[in-house]
Amino acid sequence: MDYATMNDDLRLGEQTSLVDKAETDLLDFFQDRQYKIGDVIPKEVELATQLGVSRTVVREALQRLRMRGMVDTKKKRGTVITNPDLLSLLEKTMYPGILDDETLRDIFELRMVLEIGMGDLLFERITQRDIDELYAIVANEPTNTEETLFNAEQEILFHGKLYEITGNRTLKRFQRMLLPAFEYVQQSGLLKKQVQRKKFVSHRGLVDVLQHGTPETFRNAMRNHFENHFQRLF
Amino acid sequence: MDYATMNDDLRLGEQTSLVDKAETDLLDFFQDRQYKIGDVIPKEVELATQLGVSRTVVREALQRLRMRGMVDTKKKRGTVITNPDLLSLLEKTMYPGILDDETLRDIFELRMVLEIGMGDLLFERITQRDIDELYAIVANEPTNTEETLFNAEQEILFHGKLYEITGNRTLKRFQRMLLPAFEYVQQSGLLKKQVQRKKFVSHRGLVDVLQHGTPETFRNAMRNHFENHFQRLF
DNA sequence: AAAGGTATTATGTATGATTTAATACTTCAA
DNA sequence: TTGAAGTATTAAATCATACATAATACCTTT
Repeated sequence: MDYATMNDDLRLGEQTSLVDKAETDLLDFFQDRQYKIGDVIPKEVELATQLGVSRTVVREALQRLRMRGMVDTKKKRGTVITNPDLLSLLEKTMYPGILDDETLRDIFELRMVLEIGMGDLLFERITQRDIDELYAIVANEPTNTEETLFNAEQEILFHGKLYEITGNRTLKRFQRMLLPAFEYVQQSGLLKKQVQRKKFVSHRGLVDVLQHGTPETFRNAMRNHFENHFQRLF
Repeated sequence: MDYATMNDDLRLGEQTSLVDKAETDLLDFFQDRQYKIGDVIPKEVELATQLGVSRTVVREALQRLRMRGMVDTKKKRGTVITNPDLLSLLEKTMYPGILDDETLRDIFELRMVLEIGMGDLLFERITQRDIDELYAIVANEPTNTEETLFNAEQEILFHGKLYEITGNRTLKRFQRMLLPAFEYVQQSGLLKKQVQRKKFVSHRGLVDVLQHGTPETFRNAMRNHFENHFQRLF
């Protein structure tokens, strides 16, 4: 590693390309000027001269910010700071087929961690109407819990509603993102075979807990609801 | 100047820049040819002619894939397919300064949800050595829990270790990502003032639970550990 | 003053030239 | 034969310039 030949202005951080540097420079630039959402940033040519690079580099750096939802650009209006959408791009990358097994397994666990841990949010924000809706959803479920062949549609409906009740939109979007991977894991031979179907808390049971229980009892119920998954995991 | 192809992608009035189109075209192209990780893709000029756009557009599209970790390019070797890294780009987007208040609040909640819900993973994978390490960490903490001025370093050390114990690398990386935003929220006037410092489970108390308790008792202990945060939230 | 046309402007796209770094190739000497 | 040094080649990285496009502002005409 010959540090002598490296340019002075990119010593810290081992950044290789000018675009990488321009990207962070732009973000620093925004932070320096305290840009708020909606503010317009200088034109591409100005930024190019400011950063001492060509417009091509600036554009490719902006392209990255653009795709992360950090800026939005219109034809003549220029480029404006926007509220970055954290998860939209994650969704794009979330082709379960190209994720490695470890990550898929991680996601499988992650979902259960989330749903067990969201008890307090649920009880703080749930309304009677929510509970009624949940009862309506589970009303259509087959009552015999034995051998309830995983019904994807029903799963999304019920658990999605839970995420919605938390009032946490980031959380909700996580679900939309994680669920496909979750289903993928279930079908692929990534986990142990189904050990033994023990009795576990049904969707309806969970709603009952939401109606009459506490965050603590909910967490335990949800943990139990996932019992089969946990068994296949450990 | 092929105007025919430009009108080809007029689907449902989306804002379709050529780069957007090129991006998905590239992904389709890779999928068609069944590219596996490590395969090299054609040169930029070839792709340009293939997709019927200029090299500029191809580069800006590749730039997006590159930053999502879906491809990696070296100088002479060309561009190769790589294993996408889900979270690296999220980390970059995580500039607390430009996230809106709702998202920041969401993240604040999200962290607590995660740590409350991770009880089962912890108990499944924790070793005595982990517990010893945790005791070593909390040994340095001031014993009087009263008015423990939030010590960022200590927080990261302790809670980071917990994430590590879960053995879930995706989860661990989430922490690295969420923590800055979490601290940011604590300092900004986004939450209610500190209501009243009630007694709550200390770090040491959590370790005791990990040593002698169960996933269930841990969840409750962690919930209690966050009591002050929850009070400021609701 | 309102309608409509024109000029201006900043991004979007295209093209070619130049630089850079990695790889392949060649040469020559031990 | 080996291997070390130097050269050529390749493809990406960067730069510079020109033109296209669409949105805005400006101006003219009635």
